[in-house]
Amino acid sequence: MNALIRKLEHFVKLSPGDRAILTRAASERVRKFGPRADITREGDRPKDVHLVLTGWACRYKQLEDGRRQVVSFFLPGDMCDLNVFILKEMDHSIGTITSATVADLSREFFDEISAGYPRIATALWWETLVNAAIQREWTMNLGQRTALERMAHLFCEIFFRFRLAGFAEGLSCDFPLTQADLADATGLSKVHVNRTLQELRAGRLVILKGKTLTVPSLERLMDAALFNANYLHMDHEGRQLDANEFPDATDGAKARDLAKGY
Amino acid sequence: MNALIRKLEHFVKLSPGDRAILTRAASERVRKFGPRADITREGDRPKDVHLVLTGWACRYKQLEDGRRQVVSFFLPGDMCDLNVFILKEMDHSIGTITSATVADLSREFFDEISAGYPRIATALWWETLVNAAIQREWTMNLGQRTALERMAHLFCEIFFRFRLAGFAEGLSCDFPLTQADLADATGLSKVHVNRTLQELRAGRLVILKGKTLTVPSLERLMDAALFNANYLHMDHEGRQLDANEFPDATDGAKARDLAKGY
DNA sequence: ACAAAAAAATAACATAGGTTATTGAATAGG
DNA sequence: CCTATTCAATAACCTATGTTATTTTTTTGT
Repeated sequence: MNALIRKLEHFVKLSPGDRAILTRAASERVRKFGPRADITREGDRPKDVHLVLTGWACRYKQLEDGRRQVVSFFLPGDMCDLNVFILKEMDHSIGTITSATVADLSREFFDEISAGYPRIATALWWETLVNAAIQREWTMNLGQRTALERMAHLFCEIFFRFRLAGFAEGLSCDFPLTQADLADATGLSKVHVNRTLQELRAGRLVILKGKTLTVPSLERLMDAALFNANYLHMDHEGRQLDANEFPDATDGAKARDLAKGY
Repeated sequence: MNALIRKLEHFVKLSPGDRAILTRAASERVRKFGPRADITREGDRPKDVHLVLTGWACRYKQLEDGRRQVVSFFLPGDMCDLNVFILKEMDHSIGTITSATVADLSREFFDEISAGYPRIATALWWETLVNAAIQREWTMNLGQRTALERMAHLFCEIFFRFRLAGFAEGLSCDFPLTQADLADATGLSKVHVNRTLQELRAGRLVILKGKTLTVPSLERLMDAALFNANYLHMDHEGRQLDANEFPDATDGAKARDLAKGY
């Protein structure tokens, strides 16, 4: 059930205790939102870290004149910036796409993690670094890729991230974004998103029907997008900590070292 | 002298001991680079955190076919992602613009910080969050702003960041970027950068001569850019920790709490 | 099951920004 | 100090993407 755990385990093997505290945190202070609802708004004082449990959400920014840019998507298991609470004001808004459930994680939860759950702390750092890498890739996407490449790239990214969190059965995944959402995320106009989508469909690169995305050949889509998955840092080889090595968070000097923070 | 210290002190008041360890770290393992030299390349294993002491550098990504996007600039006092060492491979390159000196900071240095220098740890978290915010703003910049707004925005950002690090005397600051660099950073062609620059000059929004940027009226430039500085989180009011409150890093339960990590 | 609303598709036309090529002005290096 | 490069400027032309408007299809709420 817990997409966050599944995702983090791609980087670090978690112990039963690790999983328990994550499960607990994801079940306290859960809120439900309808579709197209704001979770926080630019200018608000950040109070909690938001973890998306179900549904899709996004970060977005708006200019005074209304131009809107989606700067990232939150899929189940994704959370907003660690430590946001140290900032005075949000510089962007977070809103739902579909109806969604969100767990609010307190500062205290993170204190607890960094004091006694080194594997989780490491995994959260990994998540932070991956999110930064994704944001950089979006910069590249908007700055250099053509409309077709850009959309293909977004489809690839979502498909990969979905798989990482354990969704995306086979060639298909849930895909509730409207063409207007795609426009806001790719910096294209709605009309051009529509045109480009038709081009992608004509090339059998994606099948987008109902609210489902099907990718007949991920390889061909990746080629069309000039997609290189390295920025998602999904490497299993990279597992730095192993539950067998430190069976318990409270055990051994090495674990304590790792708990020190970062 | 130390731009990093000056920058961090905009968020947290550092103690003499804090300043000392930062100064020490910035003087060990210093490397010099010529202009247009790579500090790390995509695919390399990250080993250290790089702190730019003098000169300008940038992060960039490249597509197979050579299209290049600068995804961020490093000014003196800027450093690359904390904790990069937990990743297996760099997903981008870092290269100099001008000749530059760079200090390499080890994993051990950060362990030391998070164990005994809570104010620095907090300030580095602030820096991490600001960098994430900057990257989001670049996404917005490329996705929604016109060429003129985009360039004006970049000038504003650099001007603000320069001031924060204690450079930028009055209305001017050092500005070694070529039009080709600006093109790579804004996702525009060199020719259009040139055109747009002339438009900015005609409107007396910037004076760019030699390697110096002069902003006759920051207010007017900000208007032209639809620039809102909130994403830089420069608020003094936001200072969370004060050196007077915790004169020594090793002192008191409160400091220890804060040292826990995040 | 139906009406109302939202989303997607299509069309005609407009433009911001890209491309290629050439020339002129600064720098830098020997 | 002179030459070789790099950088900036200008020009003519081109195209990817934006705009506005309308129609068709799908979804949603009752």
